[in-house]
Amino acid sequence: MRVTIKEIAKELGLSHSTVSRVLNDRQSSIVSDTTRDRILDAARTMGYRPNRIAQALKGEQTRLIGVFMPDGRDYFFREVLYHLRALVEQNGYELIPFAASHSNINESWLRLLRWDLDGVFVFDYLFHMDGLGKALEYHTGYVPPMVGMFNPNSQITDFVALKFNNAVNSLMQHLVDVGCKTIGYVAPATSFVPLEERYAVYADFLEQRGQSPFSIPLVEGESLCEAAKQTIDEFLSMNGSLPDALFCQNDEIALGVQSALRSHGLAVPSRVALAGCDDIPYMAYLETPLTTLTLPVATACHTAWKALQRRMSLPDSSPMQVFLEAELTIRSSTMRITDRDYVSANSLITGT
Amino acid sequence: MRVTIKEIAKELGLSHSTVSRVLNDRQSSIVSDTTRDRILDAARTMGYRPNRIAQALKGEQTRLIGVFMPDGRDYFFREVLYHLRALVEQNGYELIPFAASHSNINESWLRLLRWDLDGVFVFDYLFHMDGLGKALEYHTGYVPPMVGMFNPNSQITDFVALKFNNAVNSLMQHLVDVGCKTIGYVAPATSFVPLEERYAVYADFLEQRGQSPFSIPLVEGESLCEAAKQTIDEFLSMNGSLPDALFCQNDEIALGVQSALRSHGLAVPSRVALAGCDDIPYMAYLETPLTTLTLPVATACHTAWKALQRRMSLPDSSPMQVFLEAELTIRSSTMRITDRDYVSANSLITGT
DNA sequence: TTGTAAGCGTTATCAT
DNA sequence: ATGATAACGCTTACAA
Repeated sequence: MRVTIKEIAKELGLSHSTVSRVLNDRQSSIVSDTTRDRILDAARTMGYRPNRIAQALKGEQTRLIGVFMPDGRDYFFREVLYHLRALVEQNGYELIPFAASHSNINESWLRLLRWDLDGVFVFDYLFHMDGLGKALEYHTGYVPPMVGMFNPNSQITDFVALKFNNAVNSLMQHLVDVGCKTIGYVAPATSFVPLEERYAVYADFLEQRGQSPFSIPLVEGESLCEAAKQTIDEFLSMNGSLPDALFCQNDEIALGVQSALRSHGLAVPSRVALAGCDDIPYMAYLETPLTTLTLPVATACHTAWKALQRRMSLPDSSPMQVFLEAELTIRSSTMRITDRDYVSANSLITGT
Repeated sequence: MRVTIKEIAKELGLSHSTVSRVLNDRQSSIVSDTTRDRILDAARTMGYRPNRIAQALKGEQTRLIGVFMPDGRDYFFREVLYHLRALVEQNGYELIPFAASHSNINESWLRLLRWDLDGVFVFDYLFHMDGLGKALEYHTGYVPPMVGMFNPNSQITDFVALKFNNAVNSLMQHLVDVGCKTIGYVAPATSFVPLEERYAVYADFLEQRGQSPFSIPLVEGESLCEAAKQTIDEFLSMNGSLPDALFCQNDEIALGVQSALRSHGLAVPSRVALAGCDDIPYMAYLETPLTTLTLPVATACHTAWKALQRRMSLPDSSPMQVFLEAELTIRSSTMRITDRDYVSANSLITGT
């Protein structure tokens, strides 16, 4: 089996507390140099490694951080997971992802709570789903240190939220500038709500110009790309007249839309200008590189980790609420006139 | 703080062992119905939830499964992680990813060992890296149940490996069939080794036809796409004559290559046929959909989990070594002649 | 400078 | 049918 401090102690004829003292260097200063060396030596040769579980049970730290997130496979989720894990690992913690869907959100949260995590990153979008709100209320006894991610409207004290206001307005203005008359919004049906900031800003922009939102809800599909493709297919086969610009809620949707447009002979950007969101790196390498909203994912994760660490060490510190701006990244998929024309025609050009 | 079985016991004037009996339903049969009901009631109203850490310390299970994997952001890694997490969660375990790079592989492994994991998925590609082999040798005292993933040549008893033999040979034959004379291989410099099966099969195929491998090593870059793009750029600027087919070690590389070719006016597939590997779903939606090798990732993960469960419950069971075949998926990027011509000209067409 | 002992929240083996 | 008690591996206050 596994070497414990007791075995080391027995081996050396010492008590296990002395061994413990040396091995985690807490009160190691008061141990004699010779004893320390003997212990360190023995630990090495015997292959000792501390039992994290026992340390966690005893101490007040488990060194375990959770992520409570939707169970989708979107690029965005995976990217966030990547960054959070890296950050957490660098600081001697481990990251455990807990995936939740509409049907199991409550159980998932309870499962998470059982692990006495030191802290939790919460995709607070999940709080808008039935159940979790109640679960949280119910477990008022104790909530772990949490930081909400990506939305401001949350029940969580600390959060790092993404702001789309400027970026979406810039995008809309850009689309108007390049001559688009009608601008549609492609997203899952559940997203046409004010709570979804991208849609809200989009709708506002149009209304201020006396236009109405043109919402194209996604049909069900096995992937976002596929769903988007089928959505456009169906739309066109029903003889709907397609807007001359489509703002898609993310790049995956945009990719599917682009594919559908192509198969119908509708050129991007000349017939339909196309924009996405998330800036999946692949999208810069498309034949028609995609205009998109670039999200400060790495920064958001860094900030969230800072906030969480702060909350863990100073439970009563003041709320830390950070807003990070998305940025417009203009590429060919919305470039209906040449770069030069565009620049000369518009004084305020945004993005890169 | 948190409700414990002791508190429930005190509340009800019972002993904590009775509470434990009922709560985990082990010897619950011998408890009187009334007591059971009282306990269950109290547990509910007091918001009791079992402490996984304490259970782990006491019992022989931690209900924690690790993944030991490279710390890259490749699509493939993320996809595997997604599947493994889902499987593990469904069975009441949690998955902890441990990322390792060349420089920290030993520490990472030690960190992993500290958690007394019930089992570990190991990307055994990591075993070819310096250090881990030694680390394993060193910690002979105890190795957790492990299953190696994706390579057969490993020090691990159980593994699920991907076989590329058939798929790569089919691809090569396909490329020849559509008239390609020279077929290059684009990959990181470290991959031009027999250990890398794709390359080995590729090289073999060529040698059997009296040709030599045409290796194009990737330059350094911030992402595989970007590296691939720059590699081709540099290659062409040095006036190298590009093969009329390029087999890229994965789809991300192929995407970057495709982008570079485009900017140099080299059409795909008519001037250069292009193939990747991994079947990243996005690649089917490109303007020139990518021919690729489709990997049975989901099946591999399922099988690996089965193998791991078996090893966990029956430590002395016989080795379980599974090989899964990659499949050729032909799309436009290698279709230099029409589908019809191709089908009529070749009796043995593989893939979908 | 080192040892003794209590306790973290469980589970499980004894008694009763 | 229920309770007392030991044990998992560790940390730490207190005793020597």
